[in-house]
Amino acid sequence: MYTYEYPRPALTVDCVIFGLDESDLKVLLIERAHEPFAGCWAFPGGFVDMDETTETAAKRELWEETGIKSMFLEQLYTFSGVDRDPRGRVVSVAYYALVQLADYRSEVQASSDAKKAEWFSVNEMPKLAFDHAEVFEVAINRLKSKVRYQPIGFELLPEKFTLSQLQKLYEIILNKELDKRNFRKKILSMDLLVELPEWQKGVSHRAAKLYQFDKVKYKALESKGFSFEL
Amino acid sequence: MYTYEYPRPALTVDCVIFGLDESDLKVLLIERAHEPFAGCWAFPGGFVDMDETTETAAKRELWEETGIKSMFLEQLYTFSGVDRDPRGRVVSVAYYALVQLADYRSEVQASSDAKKAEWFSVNEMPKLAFDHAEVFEVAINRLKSKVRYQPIGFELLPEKFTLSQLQKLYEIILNKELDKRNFRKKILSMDLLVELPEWQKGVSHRAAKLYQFDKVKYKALESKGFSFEL
DNA sequence: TCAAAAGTGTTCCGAATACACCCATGA
DNA sequence: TCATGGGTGTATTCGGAACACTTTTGA
Repeated sequence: MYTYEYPRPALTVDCVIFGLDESDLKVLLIERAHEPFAGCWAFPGGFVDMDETTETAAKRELWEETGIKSMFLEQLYTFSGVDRDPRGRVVSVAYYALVQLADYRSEVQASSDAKKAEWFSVNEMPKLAFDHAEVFEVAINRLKSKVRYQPIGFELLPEKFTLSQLQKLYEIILNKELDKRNFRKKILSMDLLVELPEWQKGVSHRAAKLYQFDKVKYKALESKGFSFEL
Repeated sequence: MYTYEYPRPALTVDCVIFGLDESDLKVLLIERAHEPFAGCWAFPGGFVDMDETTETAAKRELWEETGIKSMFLEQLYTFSGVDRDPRGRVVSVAYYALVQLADYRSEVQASSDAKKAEWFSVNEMPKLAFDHAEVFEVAINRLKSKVRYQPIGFELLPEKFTLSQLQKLYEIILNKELDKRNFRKKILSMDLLVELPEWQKGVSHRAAKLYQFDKVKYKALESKGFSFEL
């Protein structure tokens, strides 16, 4: 037991994990095994230990609950509504993560305890536990705005990708069609993509060239005042 | 005394309060009266009560420590470094606020206990307590980027202002000179400023026309997809 | 009458947009 | 040979940037 002079809220983290499908932006949800909200879907998360930062806690929870190890992870917002958890005062620091769906699609189901993990399209979300509907709103808005002025979209794609995949990514996230020629002109003019001597395989049409995002070059340009914008 | 089955970090809020001078962006600091960091400067802040959100706590602390009542207030980031407070594990939710300096300039000194409050230019910051130097970095960067694509600059000006004041504001925050004619063209073309039938007073040169920001119109345009950008 | 800031238009350049056809591949 | 997506260039439009002089006011 731990005793304090003044009452303290419990501190948790929650993670909104985004992944990209051929045609959909998805998030990973956990079906809650216990009350409160048993049977409801929620974002993976849990309590913050005394010897870890909230970021470390978020990474740990992600690993424990979904088997996902390394990914783009960024603090989203801290939710502190007094009644957000029926068990008592719980303040939650929310994070959002971007992963390459293909890497985790099958693996995710297999992890830890009896809880079920499942990817849901952001357009077909089930009813969420706690204040997670609000968390989701903040997360999806953050992603939509951030993807336009920071090259984080690449985190959702495999390391080697085609320009069409990249364009599709933006079309899905921004929910808006883009012109193929203009898109290519723009993205290539930034000089952040490395053209690989490799081609797409196993498609029944002309194979597309593969590209890679040059993170090092981006960091260099960024520190010189360059700003990514799409 | 309050006891829990598992240990819990203490939860605090800290506030970075920005105000605008004739020629400088300033922040309000409190001189710490007690250890740790006695005599050091720090952002105003304090513990979160069990019946208040972190936002409510931030507003309360602001009121208690500085006499500032209503202002623009937005969550900044949550700092959870394990050793950020030598007294033990303390997680802090930081907020930043924008106020009209003129309203508080004299008043601020007068408030609450023995601690001294003082406005510092963001270019001449003293050594800060805890991890507040890091908090400050995040705050100033947030302000600089947010001021460009959201009309929050107005929160730093009196309700009625001249276009030159507004331009000066952007020049100070963005740290970059702007062209007078282009600035006016741009800002007026957004149709968010109301031209008042009033003029600047007590200046020894041609008096400037006064304008007011039309928040209602902005909200309307924003929901129609308009985005402020400077 | 001087100093100090207010106010005002036009030209130029670069970036964003709109737009349509041929190419390569596997089935 | 057909269906499918890959890959490419130009003309037009719009917004951003550069730029200098006259006006008003109080000291």
